[in-house]
Amino acid sequence: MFQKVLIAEDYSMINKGIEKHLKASDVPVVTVVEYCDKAFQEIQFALSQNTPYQLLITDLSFEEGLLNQKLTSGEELVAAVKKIQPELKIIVFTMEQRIGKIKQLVEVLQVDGFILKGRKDTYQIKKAIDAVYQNKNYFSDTVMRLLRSGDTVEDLDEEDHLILQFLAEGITQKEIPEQLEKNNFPTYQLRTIESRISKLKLLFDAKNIPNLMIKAKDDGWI
Amino acid sequence: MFQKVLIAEDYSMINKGIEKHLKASDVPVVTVVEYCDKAFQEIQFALSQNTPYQLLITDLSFEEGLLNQKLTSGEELVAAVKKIQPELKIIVFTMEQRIGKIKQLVEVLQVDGFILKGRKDTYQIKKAIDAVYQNKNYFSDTVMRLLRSGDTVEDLDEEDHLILQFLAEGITQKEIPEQLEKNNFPTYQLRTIESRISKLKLLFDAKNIPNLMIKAKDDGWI
DNA sequence: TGAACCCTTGCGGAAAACCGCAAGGGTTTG
DNA sequence: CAAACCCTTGCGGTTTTCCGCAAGGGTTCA
Repeated sequence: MFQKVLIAEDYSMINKGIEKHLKASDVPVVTVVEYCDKAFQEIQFALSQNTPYQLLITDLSFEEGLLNQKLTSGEELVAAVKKIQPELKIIVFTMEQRIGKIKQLVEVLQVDGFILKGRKDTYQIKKAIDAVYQNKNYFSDTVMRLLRSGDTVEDLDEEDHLILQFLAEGITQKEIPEQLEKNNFPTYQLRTIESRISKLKLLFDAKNIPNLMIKAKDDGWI
Repeated sequence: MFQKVLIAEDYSMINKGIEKHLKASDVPVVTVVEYCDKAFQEIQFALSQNTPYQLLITDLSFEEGLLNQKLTSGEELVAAVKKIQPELKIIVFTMEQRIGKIKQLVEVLQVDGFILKGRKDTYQIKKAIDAVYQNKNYFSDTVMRLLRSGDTVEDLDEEDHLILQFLAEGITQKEIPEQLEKNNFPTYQLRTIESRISKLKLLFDAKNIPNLMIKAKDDGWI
């Protein structure tokens, strides 16, 4: 079994549960951190001491706590960790039901396991740890279903993503070109923004912008 | 200390955590259920056997599992339970950050404790149980803040609520009068809908409808 | 009862969103 | 290389949203 595991999870009721579970599975070193930055530092430090972690179990969303956090979400943590220790096994354990994020994590960041918090999560986390220890992947049924069904909303580039967020903040289409420029993007004209929003509506199957906001938010883009 | 406690919580990692906590506090009877209906039945049964529960710790939102559930949310469970056993102590333990629901539960349904899942929840649940056992209330800081700050979004009547939902579905302002009529509401004119939406924007401090959608959804109205 | 208040509604005009058409430029692919 | 394709953009016009002003009706309260 794994010898050294790191848990990044800010809900103490949950991280206590996982911790207990791992200890019961005879994992000698289980560390719990409640912030992404701490998780990264911990992994980095262990690596520098030649006592690297073998498994990271992380949530996706963390509540804001300390100021000046560099990493604020599990996605960022995973991306950062992959750079310094690519072979580290990673299991995501979250309540996100957001198709976009799940797809990105599984396909781009190549996490080894992905389970959703729920009725059977204690059982599933056990299965996931066992599978990952044997160099296999483990994705819970719900995750598999979301991955398969989520073939629609795919190719949002950063501009699209920002446009959604600007709209969510109450910025009008007309103001979006300047806002994009402020964020170091090329200068787009209003008509282009209109076209992009049109496409976003098609992509999300939304009737108008208010409807688009709801659907994009449901899928975790906002 | 309490002798008999019921936990209604469908996330097994969390309910295991609370259960363990209560056992450690020498509560002899701790029952865990994962569905609202089961919680209600359990309370009803215990009452009929003259061995009533003394404390209910419940989540607000439950994932759908079994079909034909009568009660599907913690709010409904609390309301139903209050009717058959008004003196039962109730602590809500949830991740809802929705002002509307918190206010309703605290002020209308008069729950005894309310804490949000988070970094300090194991500590807070202990405090809450102790306080409630001494016939006091316990509301976590965040809840208190939400209660105080939530003095704005108050008087949404059913029309307002429906208008928000119609907009979220992509129905235009112009179509709303007929939609309201279909739902057995009085016939409003377009100008009235406009006025109401204007007020909603003021209430939620939203710049326009897309922005309103996001804020209303964040607060649980959509 | 009358002043104050709020909700509804109409009118009219400004602003924003929406969208078809088509041209120009860049990339892909056979 | 040329056809096919996609993205960007302008133009022009329609639809929808937004909002100030003001009138009418209902309720509350001193």
